[in-house]
Amino acid sequence: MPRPRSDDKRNAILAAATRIIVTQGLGAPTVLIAKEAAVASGSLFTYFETKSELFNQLFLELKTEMALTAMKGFPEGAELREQLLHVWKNWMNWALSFPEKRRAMAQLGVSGEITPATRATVSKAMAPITELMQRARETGPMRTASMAFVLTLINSVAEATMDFIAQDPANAKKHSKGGFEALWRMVV
Amino acid sequence: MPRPRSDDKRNAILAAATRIIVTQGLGAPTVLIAKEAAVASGSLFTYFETKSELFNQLFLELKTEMALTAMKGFPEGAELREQLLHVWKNWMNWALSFPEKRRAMAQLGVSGEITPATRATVSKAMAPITELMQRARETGPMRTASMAFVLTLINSVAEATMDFIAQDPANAKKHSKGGFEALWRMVV
Amino acid sequence: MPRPRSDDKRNAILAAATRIIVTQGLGAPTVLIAKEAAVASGSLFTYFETKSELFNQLFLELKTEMALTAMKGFPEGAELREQLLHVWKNWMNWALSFPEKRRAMAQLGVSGEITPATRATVSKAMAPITELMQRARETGPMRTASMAFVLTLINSVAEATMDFIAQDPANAKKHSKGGFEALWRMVV
Amino acid sequence: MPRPRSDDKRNAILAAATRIIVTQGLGAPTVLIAKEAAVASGSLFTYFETKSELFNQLFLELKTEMALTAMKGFPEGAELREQLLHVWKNWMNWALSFPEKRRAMAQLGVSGEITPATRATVSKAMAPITELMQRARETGPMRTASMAFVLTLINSVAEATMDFIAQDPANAKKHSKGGFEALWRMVV
DNA sequence: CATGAATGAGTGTTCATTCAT
DNA sequence: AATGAATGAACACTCATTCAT
Repeated sequence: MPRPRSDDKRNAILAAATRIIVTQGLGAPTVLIAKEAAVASGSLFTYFETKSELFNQLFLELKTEMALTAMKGFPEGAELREQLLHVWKNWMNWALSFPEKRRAMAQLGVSGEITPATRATVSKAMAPITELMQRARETGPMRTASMAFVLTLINSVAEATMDFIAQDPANAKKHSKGGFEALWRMVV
Repeated sequence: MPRPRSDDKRNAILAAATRIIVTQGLGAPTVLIAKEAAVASGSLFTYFETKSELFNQLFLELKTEMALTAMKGFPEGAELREQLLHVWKNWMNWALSFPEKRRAMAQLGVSGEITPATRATVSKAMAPITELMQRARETGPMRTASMAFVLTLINSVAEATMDFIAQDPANAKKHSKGGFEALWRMVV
Repeated sequence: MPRPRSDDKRNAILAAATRIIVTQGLGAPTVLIAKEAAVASGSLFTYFETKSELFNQLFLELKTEMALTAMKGFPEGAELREQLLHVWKNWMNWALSFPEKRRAMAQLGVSGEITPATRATVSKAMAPITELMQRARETGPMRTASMAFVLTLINSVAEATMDFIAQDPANAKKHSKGGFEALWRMVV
Repeated sequence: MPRPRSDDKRNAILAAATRIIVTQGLGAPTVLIAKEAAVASGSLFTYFETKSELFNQLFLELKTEMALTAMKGFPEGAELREQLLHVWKNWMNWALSFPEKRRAMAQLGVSGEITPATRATVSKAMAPITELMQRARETGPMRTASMAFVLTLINSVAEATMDFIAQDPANAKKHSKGGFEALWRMVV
């Protein structure tokens, strides 16, 4: 994978794709994405081999950003609940700050466009969070359930909360807290 | 007295659409759906005005079926937990019995093809279940959260559990129970 | 050509076609014509083998009616100018009374749907009028031109006048007279 | 610096459309027109947004060309009759030289595809000719008729003559002269 | 490398005609 | 004969991708 010349242009395309996906869905023509990025339609394909490739990269980028954001300022020595809450707050804050990214990510996640390879890479980026969740459930009521199932459940609660925040940002704080308590009761 | 419009044919198209959506996604050509239903390509459009209309009807049909199934044999006088468990079991059982319906429903739900009108009708079909959930949270820890938020959360746990059952049917019982307990802890 | 059972239904279809052609053009679906005629879509084809056949019959019917109307009350013994004027007035009157027929006829005439056979039959129906025109030009300035050419010219003036009357019926009388005088000067 | 949009290609499409319209009518598939123009089917739509737009542009192009041709070498100082005859000859010559253009133009003119906007633009292109006609009738027998009516009449005679020339080119000269004299008698 | 015109397979939908009832 | 559902070929237009400039 040779890096294409301009990272700026690459990022412009990714950002444009995010916006377009939110307003037009994944079926939006690549020309539209290119136009939104102020780039020639053909140029899109020098940065991403195919439309599908663009979507996979975007998904990876978004998930990675989300994971990094979640772990920012992680309180290493603190108690579990504080750690979990810290991550949760970062997470919800990101969803509140970048609702478009959140929505595009959700759409991409269920689209069937995302390859197993991409999902695997995403998993790696999520590793620190996964590990935290693992510690969280270790002694709780779900200690005998399969970890994959627990992660699915946790993820679904997080996504639901983020979706709700995205569509009712006025009560973001309240929903964030409610979601966290629900998660805590469920797992710990 | 021409050939009357046949419910059989309508159902064949809906069933075919379900199968095709699972294997090919919502972008699948209508000809394919028609062929799978053993019907001429044009006939699809005597039963559904547009592809989008077909998808909306299918979504409605699936959701309604799911809701009806969930309430089957509802123990009117029983305790809340038993009632909730009854619905939950029916629900998960349906997901286990008709994994394709479940998957198609999930895809349609996030597709942007479903109109607000359809969603409103679905809400009505879900009313008895909604009411039960309402009673469940009434005295629990989420009693002050907005009902819409609680429903979103409950729904997400249910969907996550169904998804998990669909992809690991061998442990369906275990996952079903795990999901229910998580839900119970979360809400009641 | 076996006569179909009901002449009423046949006429209803022809009348409906006239109306539909005016509002929707010749590309209008046969179902529409059938509906306008209050007849089942399939029935149209028991009265006319094909859509094209329907158009040919309609054209013939309209032209024949127009020709018959034009000759109604023809003053056998009168002078040429009076005879010509009589025909002309009948003609223009018909166009004024049935603008839809006139418009449909015009559309059909240029459509490429009308077969030479139909045109030949029309010619026969127009024979008395043609003959009159022939007498008219006999001693006039166009006596050496080919009759076909003269007929084309006359026809075009008549059609132009009818079109103009159809779109400005308020001045029908004036236009009719103007057209006739123009014709007279041209031919006689 | 990509391939620039080529006027050649645009013209090839217009010319192809002219030919196809004559042989297949306005219902001819766009693929056929594209093939005739030696262009990919999709390319047609980079030059003309819709089939209808193509037809409108073609009509405009043909009418404009016809009007320009008619005024070529106009004898400014000459007498009215000579001026009129000059225009008439140019006109008929054009019809004789490009019978396909003439036929396509006629079909388009009555098709219902041509928008009022296009007709208005055409009117402008015809202005010099219209003005000439205006001067012609000024003192003649039609001086009290509405100009629009006179124009319609003149036009119909011209079109009829062109049609006749197109289908009997051997006697083009004779028909041209005959048509002109008829016009002259009618108007001047 | 940037540009946007060129390409042509692919799609939803229409509609004349047929045919089961 | 009447009805209108069934059929499938046909068609305008789109769009991911390529490539001449």
